[in-house]
Order: sequence, then structure tokens, then C-alpha cells
Amino acid sequence: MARYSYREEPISEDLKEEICPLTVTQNVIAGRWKIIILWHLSQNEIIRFNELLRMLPGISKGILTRQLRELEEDKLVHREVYKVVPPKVEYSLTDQGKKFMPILEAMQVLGKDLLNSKLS
Amino acid sequence: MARYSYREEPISEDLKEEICPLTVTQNVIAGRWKIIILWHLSQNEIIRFNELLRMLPGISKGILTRQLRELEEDKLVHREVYKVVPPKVEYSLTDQGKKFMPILEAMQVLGKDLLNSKLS
DNA sequence: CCGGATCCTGCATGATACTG
DNA sequence: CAGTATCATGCAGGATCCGG
Repeated sequence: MARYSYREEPISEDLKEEICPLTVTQNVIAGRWKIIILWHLSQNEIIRFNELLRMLPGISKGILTRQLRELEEDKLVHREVYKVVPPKVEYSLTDQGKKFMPILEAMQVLGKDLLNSKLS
Repeated sequence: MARYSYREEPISEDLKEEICPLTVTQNVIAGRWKIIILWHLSQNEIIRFNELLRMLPGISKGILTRQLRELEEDKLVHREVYKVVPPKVEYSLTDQGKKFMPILEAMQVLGKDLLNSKLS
């Protein structure tokens, strides 16, 4: 377990033994907004692009698109496009993505704890 | 729950209500090496600086110092300095830091899962 | 042995304008 | 509505030299 980065390389059987699983997870959720995106999707089942945009004050369209695309590449998020006018695109968690929910909840609980200890 | 950043500001009671706890946790563990540092500390109880350096191939001294300092500021890591020659500094998890262990384990399990799905 | 202090750099993020 | 395309930027991360 010595490798703490890999993004660009294809994953072989050998590499799989060598790569730190913790790092794999970290790389997947590393983006500035990814965790919060996953959280909103875990709370709402299905969300449209502009809805998500409104839920994330401060993010720009371009970034939201990129983070969603990366989550899609990593199989955490499903993207359903409806060929209508005006366009309609719905995002939802895949089964893979739902596996992150325990982590999100643990992080949520911990965050409240940290906030309290910053006050005292 | 509308604020997704805060680092620089002091935390007031009002802000506490407004800040997303998920983001708080994310900010604390956001560094490139922090999660792996926490994981090593959770496996070894006490680790010296250069030991940690050897455990993290690719990191530089300066960065390791900075990440450890930030973890210390956030009260996740304790730094014990022994005034001897040659110097000796030991790092360990605080009680606060140990609260992250469930998250680390969950991330570890998930990482293995993700690796497998990348092969098939 | 364990750092501190600088300087530099790349990439993720952000801002803005345009499109089917 | 849901994006693309392009350019601008800030800051985490890294390299290097110095010090007790």
C-alpha cells in the first residue's frame, strides 16, 4: 500500500494491490462541491440542473457541470436527458453513489460536533 | 443551511446555524494528505515526524509540516515535542481526531469497492 | 532530527459570454 | 433550460535553502 495517486493510469490487477483504497475514495470526492452535491442528491432522489444550481450558492454553471460529469464518470451519479424543449436533465444517485450515504451522515454529525467545539 | 465556506471568519452563534456541517468536516480534511495522515495515526497511536515522512512517498517536508500544523489547529492531532538532541517530535490523534476513524474505515471499504468496479 | 521561511507553479475554481 | 467555450485567478502543493 504505497501509492497515493493514480488518476491518470489504467488500473491493472497489480496496481490494485498497491493502491491505497482510502486515496481512491478521496480522489472521487475531492472536488470543492462534490460532497455537497452527493448530499443534496441523497436528500432529494432526483434533481434538475438549475435546481441544483440554486441549492449551491456560489458555484458557477461551468463548475457544476464539470463536477457532475466527473461524478458521472466515476459512476456515482446518473444523468437522464429528456429530448424536449426546453431541455430537461435530471440527476440522481446510482447504487454506487448511494454507498456514500453513511460517510455523508458521519461527516454531518462530526461537523456539528466540530462547530460546537469552536464556540466553546 | 446556505453557507458552504467560512474558514477565515470567526464562528458566531448565528453563523453556526447557517453553516453546513458537511462543509465544516470537508474543510478540515480537505488537504491532499490529511486523510492518509489521520489513517496512519489511527493505526499506530504515536508516530515521529520522519517516520510519517517515510510512510508518505511523494510528500515533501514542508507540506507535511503544514498539513500537521493545520490538523493541530483543528484539534485533531496532538504534537508532543521533546527537548532533546537530536530533536524528537511525536504525533498522535486527539480524542477529537479519533472521532474520524469511522469515516476513515468507511472510506477504506468503499475504496476497495470502487477499485473492483474499475476492473470489471 | 525536525522543522521554518521563501519562492514558484499548476490546476481547480470562478467569471463571463454565447448557444440549441 | 442546460449547458459549452474561453479566459482570468488564487491558493494548495512542491522545491529549495536555512537553522536550532
